[in-house]
Amino acid sequence: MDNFVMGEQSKRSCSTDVRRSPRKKIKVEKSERMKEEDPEEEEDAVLAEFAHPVPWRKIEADRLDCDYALLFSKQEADQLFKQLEEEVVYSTGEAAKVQVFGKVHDIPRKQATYGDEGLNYTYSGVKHSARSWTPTLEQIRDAVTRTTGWTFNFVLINRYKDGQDHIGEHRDDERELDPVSPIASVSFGAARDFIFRHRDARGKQSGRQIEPVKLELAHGSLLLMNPPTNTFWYHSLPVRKKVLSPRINLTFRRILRGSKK
DNA sequence: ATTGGGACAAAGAT
DNA sequence: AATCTTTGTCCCAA
Repeated sequence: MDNFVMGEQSKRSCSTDVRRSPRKKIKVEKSERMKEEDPEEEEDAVLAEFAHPVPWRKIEADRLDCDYALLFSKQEADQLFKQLEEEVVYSTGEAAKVQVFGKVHDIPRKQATYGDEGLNYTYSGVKHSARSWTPTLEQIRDAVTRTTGWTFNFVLINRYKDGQDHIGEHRDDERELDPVSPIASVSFGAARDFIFRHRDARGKQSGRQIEPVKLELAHGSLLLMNPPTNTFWYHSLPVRKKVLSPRINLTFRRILRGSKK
């Protein structure tokens, strides 16, 4: 368990300060933001749902700012997981492979992209066109918006069939991501370890020593990664051989329209 | 810069 | 206690 952020906190990860976060703050940021940028959203309806508070856990380190909560009950999460397993259409062919140093690999997971009409998202050199939202995805997206106040126009779905499936260290630093918006990561199925590492703490004894921040992402959980976390911290989902069942992760994002480069 | 995998070391399990 | 398994770190491949 070590310095994992869950249940009782270990004192060894002194860089990981965990405590309750006041949700008022999020609410305020939200209402201001929506007035200027999302005029068509019914903000009243959104704010009304704030009457349903969720106990947040604040996860902080140097330039890392996340909020973690259980968004769905076991029963809700079970149902949503099942629906996702039935509905989500994953990429195949080119989009399911990655080329590194001239070699082509199958990515060790399955991926899908959904979002508003006409949205594209390019990462790892591959352009993905968003499929239209499904009712289940809209339901989850709206639940995230109700509890966070943030709206999203895109979701990247990763399915890890078991503990062998994983994703290497990376940042979500694509240029078309709205820099002021958090990324909301919702998890269903098998709980998996999730590890942040500061960009200056990678490689051999480079720079200062900064402890990694490790958490476990539970069934039905939501992890909000707030700016500037993604600028300074890489994250990964490492192999866990003991995990025998699948996990589906949805990362809701805000993609900038049109204006690029 | 970027990703996955191999060699090896360290830690964990039985 | 010893050995096997799993996890962590470093390094390499166009």
